[in-house]
Amino acid sequence: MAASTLTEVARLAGVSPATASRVLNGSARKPGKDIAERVRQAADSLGYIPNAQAQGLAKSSSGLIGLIVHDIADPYFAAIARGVQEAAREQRRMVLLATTGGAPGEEKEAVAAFAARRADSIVIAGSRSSRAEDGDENAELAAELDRYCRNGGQVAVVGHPVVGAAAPEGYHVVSVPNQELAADLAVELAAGWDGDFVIIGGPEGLFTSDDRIRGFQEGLSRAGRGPAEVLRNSFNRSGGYEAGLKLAARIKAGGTGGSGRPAGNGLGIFAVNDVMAIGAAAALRAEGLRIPRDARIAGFDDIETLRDFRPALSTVSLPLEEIGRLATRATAPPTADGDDQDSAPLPVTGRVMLRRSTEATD
Amino acid sequence: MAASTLTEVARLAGVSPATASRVLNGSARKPGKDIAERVRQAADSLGYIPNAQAQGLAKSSSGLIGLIVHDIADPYFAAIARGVQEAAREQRRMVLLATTGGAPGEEKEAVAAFAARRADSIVIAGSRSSRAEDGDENAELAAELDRYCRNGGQVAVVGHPVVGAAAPEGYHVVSVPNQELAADLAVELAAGWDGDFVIIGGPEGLFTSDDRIRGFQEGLSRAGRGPAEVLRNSFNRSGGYEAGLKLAARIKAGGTGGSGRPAGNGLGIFAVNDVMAIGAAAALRAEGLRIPRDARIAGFDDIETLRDFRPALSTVSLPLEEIGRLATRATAPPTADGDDQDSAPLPVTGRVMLRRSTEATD
DNA sequence: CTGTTAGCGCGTTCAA
DNA sequence: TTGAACGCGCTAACAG
Repeated sequence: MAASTLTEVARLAGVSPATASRVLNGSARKPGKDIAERVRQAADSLGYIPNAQAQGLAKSSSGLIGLIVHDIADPYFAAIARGVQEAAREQRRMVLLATTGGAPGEEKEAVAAFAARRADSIVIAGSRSSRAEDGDENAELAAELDRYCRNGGQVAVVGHPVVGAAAPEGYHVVSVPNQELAADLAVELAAGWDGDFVIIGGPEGLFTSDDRIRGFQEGLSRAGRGPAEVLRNSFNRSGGYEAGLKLAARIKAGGTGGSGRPAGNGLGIFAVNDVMAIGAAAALRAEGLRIPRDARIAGFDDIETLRDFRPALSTVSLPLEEIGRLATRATAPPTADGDDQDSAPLPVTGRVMLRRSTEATD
Repeated sequence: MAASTLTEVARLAGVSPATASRVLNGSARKPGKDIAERVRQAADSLGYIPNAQAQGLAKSSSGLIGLIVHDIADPYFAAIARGVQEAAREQRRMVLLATTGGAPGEEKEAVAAFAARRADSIVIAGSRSSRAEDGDENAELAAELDRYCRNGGQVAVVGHPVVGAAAPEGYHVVSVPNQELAADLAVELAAGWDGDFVIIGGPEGLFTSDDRIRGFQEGLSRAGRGPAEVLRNSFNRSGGYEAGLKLAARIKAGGTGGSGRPAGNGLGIFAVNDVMAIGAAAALRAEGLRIPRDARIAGFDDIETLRDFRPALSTVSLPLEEIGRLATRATAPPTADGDDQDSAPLPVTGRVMLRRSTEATD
C-alpha cells in the first residue's frame, strides 16, 4: 500500500509539507490563493490520497465508528446498520463492522479491536444477556467498555445497558420500550380474543426477549387474563419453528395446555420477534394448521422484508433505522454549540400493528 | 482516545520499547522467558491496547478490508456481507463498510476512502452499470481502482468487472453465472407452462439484471419459445410492485399482451431478483389475483428471509455467503506456500429451485 | 538476546 | 503567511 505522500506533493509544488498540509486538509488558516492552486495541482497529478492512519496518529482521532451486531445478515441488525451507516456518512465517518453472534466474550474482543483502531465511538446493537454462564465475560466486556470510555471513547448501546457498566462519561443508551410495547400488544390482542395465550421467547437472560415477555404478561394481567405459558428457544427462525411444532401438536391434540378448552379453539401466540414468529407460522403450516383460523400469531419488530408475508403478521413496529441513527448521533463529538444533551435517554417509540394474522375468522 | 502506550509499558517493565514490542506483538524472535512475563504483566496492569494506526503506519498494512454494497439492509447484500465478515475474521482482519446506493460516483468515493485508510483489500459487491449517464463516473471509478491496485491493493468484484478496469495485479473477479442460470430457469419453466412469459427487469445497463434477462431469453429460445416482453423498473421491491400492477391489469383484461390467448390463462412472470418478485406478487395479490393460479412467478437469488413466503417462490439459489467468502479470500495476502491462484476466475454455482409459485394448478 | 536509532506520514507547535 | 522542528505510537534495521 505505498502511495504518494504529502511530502512528495509539497516537493513537487515547491513548498513545505506544512503548507501542503494546510491547503489539502482543513486547517484554520488558508494559505495564499496562488500557492494553494499549485499545491492542489501537484496533489492531483500525483493522485495524492492523504494517509488516514498517519492523520489519525497525529490528531489522535480516526474518524472511525465501530458497530457491533450479532449477525449482519439478520434483517433486524441490517436495518439498524443502515441507520448507523447513514448517520456516519453525514458525519463523514466510516463504519467498522464486527459480528459476535451475541457472545459477550466476542463483544469484548470487538470493543478491544475497535479501541486498537482508535475508533472515535462504538455502537453496540443487539440484546445483552445476563445469563450466569456469561457472567465473567459480561464483566470483562463492561471493564473493556469502561476503559474505552475513560480513554475518551463514546459508546452507545441499543436497548439495554451493558451489565455492570460503570458508565463514566460518553456512555449512552438508546432505550427501546420493549416492555411497554409488548404490554400494549397484549392488551390489544386480548381485546379481540378470549382464548389462551402462549409466548415463544428466546433463551432466558436475553434482555430484549425477557422484557418483551414481561411486558406481554403485564398486558395480559392488565386485561384481566392470567399469565401465558412461556416456551423458550433460540432467538431465531429455527427457535420459532421448533416451538411452532410443539404448539401445533398441542392444537391438534385438541387441548390448549390443560385449560380444557374445546378442540379447534386454537391459541394466541406471541413470538418475541418477527423472525421467530415466521418460523412458528411455518411450523404450524407444515403441520396443516392455518393462521389465523387455528392459531393467531403476532411478532415484534415489523421487519421490512417480512411485510409481504401472508397472512400479514401482527407485530410491533420499531423504527430500526432511526434507532441506528440515534445511536450514532449520540456518539458524535460534542457539537461545540453547547447543546450537550449527553447521556439523556434518547426517545424511541414503536407502534402496535394489528394485521391479518390475528384477525377473527368467524 | 488517549490510552497507555507501548513506551509506558516498557518503562514500567524496565525494558526498551523494542523489547516490549517483540513480546506483545508477534515478532520473529522471542525474548527471554522471564522478561516476557514482566512485560506482559506491565501491559496487563496498564490495560495496554496496541495502537493499530501506529502499527499500520510502521508496517504499511492495516489489517482492514473494505466492503462496498448498495444497501446493507438489502438481504442480498447482507448475506454477502456475512460471508465477507466471516472470512475476514478467519484472516484476523476487520471490515470497513461503505454503502453507495449503486452510484459509481459514490463507489469511487468509497474506494478513495478505503485507500486513505490503507485498507489491504476491497470487495465490491453489487451490480455495476454501464448506463451512458454513468459513463464519466464509471471511468473515474476504474481509474481509482487502478491506482489502488497499482499501490499494492487487492480488489475483488462480485459479478462483473468494473467497466474499463485495466486490471493490473491484484484485481479479482468472482463471477456469477447469472446468464446460464437464468437460461436454465427459463428452460425448466417452459417445460411446465406453454403460455406467455414476461420479464420484470431492472433499469437498462445494470449488468446483473441484463445478464439475467439475456439468459432467460436465451433459455426460452432454447425451449422453442419466442422472446418475452421486458418491463423495466427499479431494481427493488417497489419496482416489482409497479410492474406487478401493470401485469395485473393486463391479466384481468383477459389478454396477455395481444397474443389473443383467452382470459384467465395467466402469465409466466420472471422477476430478475427475489425482492422484485415478491413486490410483483404483492401487487397481483392486491389486485385480487392468485399465484400460481392466475400467474406463475419466479425470482432469482433465493433470499433466505423470503423462503417462508407463500406460495413458495421458484427462484435460482445462489451461495451468497460463499460468494462473500470467496471474494474476501481472493484478496488475502499471498499465502507464501506458492499456491498463487491469483486472478483465476473463482467458481460459483447456483441451482434452479422450482417451488409452488410456478406449479401447475389443474 | 537486548537496547539504540531511524523512520512510517502527517499535524502542529514555534520562529522567521 | 510560510517553513523548520518535533512528536503521535510503533516496527525494523542496526549496534552492543
